[in-house]
Amino acid sequence: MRRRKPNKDLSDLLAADIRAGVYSPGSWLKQIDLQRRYDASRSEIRKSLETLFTKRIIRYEPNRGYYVHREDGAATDEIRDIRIMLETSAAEVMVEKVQQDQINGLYTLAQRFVDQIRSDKIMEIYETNIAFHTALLATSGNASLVDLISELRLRTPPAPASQWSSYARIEKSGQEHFAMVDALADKDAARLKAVIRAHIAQSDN
Amino acid sequence: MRRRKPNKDLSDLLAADIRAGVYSPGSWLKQIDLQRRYDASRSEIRKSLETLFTKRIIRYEPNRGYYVHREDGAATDEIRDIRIMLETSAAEVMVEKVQQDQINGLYTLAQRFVDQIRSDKIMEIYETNIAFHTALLATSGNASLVDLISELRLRTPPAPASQWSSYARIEKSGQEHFAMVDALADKDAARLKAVIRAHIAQSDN
DNA sequence: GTGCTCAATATTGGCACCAATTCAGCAAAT
DNA sequence: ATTTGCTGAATTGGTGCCAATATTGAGCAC
Repeated sequence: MRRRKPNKDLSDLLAADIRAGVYSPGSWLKQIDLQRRYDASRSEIRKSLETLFTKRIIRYEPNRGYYVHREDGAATDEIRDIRIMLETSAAEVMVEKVQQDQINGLYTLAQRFVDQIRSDKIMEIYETNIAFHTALLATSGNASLVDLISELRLRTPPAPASQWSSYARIEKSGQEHFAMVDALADKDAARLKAVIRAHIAQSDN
Repeated sequence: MRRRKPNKDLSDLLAADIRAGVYSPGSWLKQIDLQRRYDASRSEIRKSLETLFTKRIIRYEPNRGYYVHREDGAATDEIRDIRIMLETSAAEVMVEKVQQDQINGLYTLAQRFVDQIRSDKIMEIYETNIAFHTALLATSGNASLVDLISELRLRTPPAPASQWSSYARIEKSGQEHFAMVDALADKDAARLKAVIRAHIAQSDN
């Protein structure tokens, strides 16, 4: 039985486990099992399941329970298109509002990402990637946007870092990160948009 | 005590009541009161409250409960900007994918809206407005996008139809609806974007 | 009157149990 | 062999109760 850190929200933990593939797609999330696994109360479990259902990370059928979403290609594409719309639109705001210290921070994160590629700590690479994209979006000054994209990212198929397509693709991602920061520093919205679109369309990140 | 239709989801009903101003901003949503008012079980209430919290329609403090969100001007502006990003981006897809029968349907809805302006059934006008915008977005072919915007609309301050700014503004909205359909029929993405941006920026809809 | 302590009160959150529902397996009938 | 119907098991969802927590108000010292 895994003990859970008191501060960490249970629904986040559950979402991370789903994303990590602990529960196979289509399998039922039985409340009793979860209760034991996370050492949580029944109400906590019910609450977390309802949260994840509202966030569309899992599905629900009355009197049957919650189960892990079977990947739906069409919906995944739609979410990806939405992210492209949002992040390319945000690019215009970003070039206007970005501050020099934010650009410096982004360079740092982009560099950390490429530095980590050689190590095979996939989870760390994944997290640095997220951190980069979050910091990039934050330069738009729209906190709600940052939150929204984070949620959308979780709706995406549960098979992220664990099976990143290829080493070459990760390298390319690293380069694209730098390309984004460069375009941002040059305040070249069109170029930034183009890079972001291509980057998300690959949909590894 | 209000009885609830079995088919209607309780959280939607609650959200509608919050939006309609049944609960004043900042007031606590006491579980016992809700239980009585909606003739629901305690678990149903807890579930719905958690749903609305996840959707950011209400707030929550542990051991204190859920309460109606006090309007936050900054966040409202951010959501509005996000909607502008999404709906103007979608405009490009819309002009590509729209079908003739959808254009006809949009004209019908736009006409219904202006027809209803004279009647003072504000709730119906509000619903027609929503129906129009939903149908407009649907022409993008992205169902997830339609859902997402619906959710974003609910996050917006709880004071919508009940106090629509002015009669003149509603008339203007009606005209803008037609302008949108015209631009869409002409497949003029730039014009469509401009109208949508102006329309949402007024943020009455 | 002001500030402090402490008890009374109200509300949420957790728990154990029970009812309701669904499902799998199996047997009987066609 | 397929269908139908039944029964038992597993699971969710509802209920009542109680503990934990927060709020309120009264009493009291100063």
